[in-house]
This record gives sequence, structure tokens and C-alpha cells, in this order.
Amino acid sequence: MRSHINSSAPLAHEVLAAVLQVRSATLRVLLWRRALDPHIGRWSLPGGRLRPDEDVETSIRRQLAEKVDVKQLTHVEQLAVFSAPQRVPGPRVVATAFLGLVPTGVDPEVPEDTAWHAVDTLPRTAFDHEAIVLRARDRLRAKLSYTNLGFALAPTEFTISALRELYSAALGYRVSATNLQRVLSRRGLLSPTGGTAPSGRAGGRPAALFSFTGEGMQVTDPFAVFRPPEKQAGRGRRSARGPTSS
Amino acid sequence: MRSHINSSAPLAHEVLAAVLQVRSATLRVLLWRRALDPHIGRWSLPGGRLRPDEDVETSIRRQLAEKVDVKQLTHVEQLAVFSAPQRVPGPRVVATAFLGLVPTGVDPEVPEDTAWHAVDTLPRTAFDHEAIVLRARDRLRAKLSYTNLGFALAPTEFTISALRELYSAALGYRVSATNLQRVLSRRGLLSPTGGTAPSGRAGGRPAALFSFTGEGMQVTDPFAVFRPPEKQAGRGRRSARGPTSS
DNA sequence: CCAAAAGTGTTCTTACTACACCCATGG
DNA sequence: CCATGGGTGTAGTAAGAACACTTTTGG
Repeated sequence: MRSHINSSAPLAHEVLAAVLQVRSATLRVLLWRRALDPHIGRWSLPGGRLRPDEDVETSIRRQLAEKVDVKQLTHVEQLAVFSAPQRVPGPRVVATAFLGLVPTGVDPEVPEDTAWHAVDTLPRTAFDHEAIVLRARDRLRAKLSYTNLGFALAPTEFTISALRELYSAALGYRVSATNLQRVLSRRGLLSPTGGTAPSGRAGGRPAALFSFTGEGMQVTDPFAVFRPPEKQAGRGRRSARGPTSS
Repeated sequence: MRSHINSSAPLAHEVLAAVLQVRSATLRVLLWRRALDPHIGRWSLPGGRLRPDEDVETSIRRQLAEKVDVKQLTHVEQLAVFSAPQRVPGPRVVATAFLGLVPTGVDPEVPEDTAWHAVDTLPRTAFDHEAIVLRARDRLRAKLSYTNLGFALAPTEFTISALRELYSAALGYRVSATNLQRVLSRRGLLSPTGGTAPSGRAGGRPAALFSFTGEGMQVTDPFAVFRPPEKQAGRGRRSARGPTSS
């Protein structure tokens, strides 16, 4: 029962990010090929050592800046700590894992030894990085449902069918364009830009262009099942709960 | 772009837990009073140094064992990493924060310098521990809605009104016993034990006793808004989504 | 018989889905 | 004018909230 600020037995701390993007109807993750042992040649997540003067989020943003233009990283959030003593051979390293998102359409210049891989058919990865990628995917899928996180995957302007492809790829099953538009509109997340996209060579009505309204992530569908009584003029179910954000 | 298993500049890592319990209609957290500088006399979260041979969850369970009988800890989950460089004076310490839950009714023998404090009227805490407690509270509130996490706060047998008090205290607003029973029953979380509780001195119908069915935490209300099409015999909305857990 | 507490029946609102139907464009 | 894709109208289903009502006890 002594102070817990007892800093003997220090250890290394790294930050890692699963940066996800939808490219050609597939959810992808940015990986780089290890050039050194251990696990030479395997694919691993970008990241690196936590420096003494930065917190973990600053650190992962700094380290990602080498791979992806920071402007293009539309969302970053902590996933979890991975701390199994043998998660990495050699001296122990604890990792804080992040989810990062990049919009469809932007094609960041990535170093030669990095590449985008489909999340559903990952190559052999180094260490526990596959588990981190899957955790990132699951978090993204959950948040697409109850937040406006789609904004972080979508380009600034898009048609509803493009958005449908995007959600379908990220969620792993086909969503209906009709209902997607309806749900996002009801939540006030979509605003028409006025523009339209030209129809394809086969004809068809030209699609209207939309953009997401807000910027940062907001919880749009709080799962308030046991929610406080609404004495005031009855608003909808699932719309009364408190503040937003992560 | 070299290996990130470069373990120079190591740092200390601590684990901390906000252990929550509902006692006399109030959500409380277990704190202990610091006996050493810095922040001597302030209240702080139990926890301590991560040892080289354990992962963070093992570590927090070990450290809590000194305060609370492990059997009584019905749920433990990671919250987040707190890593601001100056979060603690002196040499840097990164913390992994946990949420822990203890059922109403059990009264663990705690050391003399520890005590339960109402989460809504916290005393002055050390370091960033208040933020951690609030994060734990928010996580608990969210999960009470969409998981069976109530099992971790409730005694093994309880009446619906006792459960109502418990949910009300944890959520911070009055929930209706009627609808609480209905929602939890529909989700298959409650099973009557057959017993009844004696009525109070003022009379009244004796209350039936219930218990939670499952043990571990399960997601019971997946927020699958854009859920995969259900060709099969129409089940309810919000019931089709995949696996459970955290 | 009456107060008090427990529990059920029933209605209302709303979110989301499913699917039919109308609209605008290229050939 | 017709195929093709975009977009809207509309009914169906079910969750949860609200509240009236019944049930079972103690005095």
C-alpha cells in the first residue's frame, strides 16, 4: 500500500494504428512490410515508440504523418492496450492501439514498403497485429450504426449509391440505398450540395450530390433503452440522451 | 522506418481501476487516501505498477485482490490509456484504466485507508483520477442499456423494485419498474427463482424474486441500424447482429 | 374493508424495413 | 420509347414508454 508512482521496472511503450479506408468496394488497412527481424517480411501496423514528451494520440498522429498526410486522417480513436508479456519477442513492449480512418478517394503517397490490404483477407501479420486490425474493424462497424462516423470514410461530396457502396464494404453486407438515405437524413447528417453527378453510359437519372453536415464524430443514436422520462413534448425514441462524442 | 521494437526510453506503466458499486441507492467508487507525496491526503484509485510478467488485466486483478475479494469482482474491463506527459508529477507514468464492478449487498473488507465515495460528489482526487472515474461511470451507463451488465451490479437474487433502485442509482434517473422488467424479460435476462420476498410492515403484495440468467457480459441490444437483410422469418429490429462480448 | 406494494394489459409513438411506384436521363 | 439507375410513397413490424388496471398482502 505504498505510492503507485514507483517507477522501477520501466518498459517500452509503442503506439500502433489500424488505418482503414474503403477502396474499390473493399475495406482496407494500411500495412508495411517489416525489414528486420523478428518477423522479417511479415506485414505490420504503422506506429512506433512513444516519446517522453507526448501522449499516445499525439504520438500516433506524429508517426502516421510519415505515411499518410495528416489532413487526410479524418478520425483517430483509441482502441485498447495490448499487453501480453510475450506479444513481441525480446524485451517487453506494451502497445496502445488506435483506429484511424481515411476517406474514400484520397490516395495518399505511401512509402514503398507499405500497401493497402483487404481486411477480410489479411496476409500473415507480425505479432498480434491481426487482432488489432479486427478490433478496429469491429469498432468501425459498431460506430457506423450509432454515430455519424460515415463522414470519416466518405469523400466531401458523394452520391447516395456511392455512400451505399461504402457502407456495404465497411459493414460487410449489402445495405439498401433507400433506407440508408432515409436514416441518415432523419438524423440530420446529410445535406444536398445542389450538384448532380452525370449519369453513366447506360443512362439513368443523374444522382444528386450530398455531403455530411457535421465535422467531428457525434453519437446520433444513443442506445438509451432505459432513458430518462420525457415530460416535455414527446420527441422520438432514441433521441433524448445526453451529450455526444466518444 | 526501422523496427518499432526499439525499447530505448522506457517508462513506467501503472494500472488503475474505478471499482463501482451501488450502495444505499447511490453509485459509489472505491478510493484510498494517499499517504505519500505528491498529493498526500487526496483520494486516489487503487492500482499500481505493471509487473514484467503480467498483462494489464491480470495486473489490475492482482492489485485489487488486496482491497476486494476477487470473487466479488463481477466484471472488469479496460477503459482507456491515460498518457498525458504531466498527468503525474515526477518521472512519467502511463496508466491503463479499468472499470470494475461489485454487486450490491456484498460489503468487502477494505483496508482502513480506503472508502466508498459517491461518484456524483467526489472528494478532491489525486492526479487525473476524477476523469477516470467519470469515464467509468459513463461506460457503465451506456452498457446498462445495451448489454446484460446489470448482472454485475445486482445480487444473485433480487426483487424487481430492488433492481429498479439499482438501475436508477447507476443511471442517475428514475427508471420504471414496469418497463425495466419488461425490457429485461423480453431479452431473456431474467428468470424467476420461485421465491418471494416478504412484504414490508405496511403490507403490500410480496415481490417475486428473480436472478439474471447468463453469467458473462453479453451484448443484448446490438445497435445494428443498418443491419443485414433478414430474409428468414422476421425477427425483431435490433436482434440480428453478430457476436457478443465487449 | 382499506392502504400499499407488485405485477399485467393495453395504447401510443416512433425507428427502421420492405417494396411498390414515379422520375430523369442516354441511346 | 425503353432500358437503366435515382428517388419517393407507403404499409408493416416491433421496441419501448406511459398509464390504467388487477392482484396480493398487512392492518
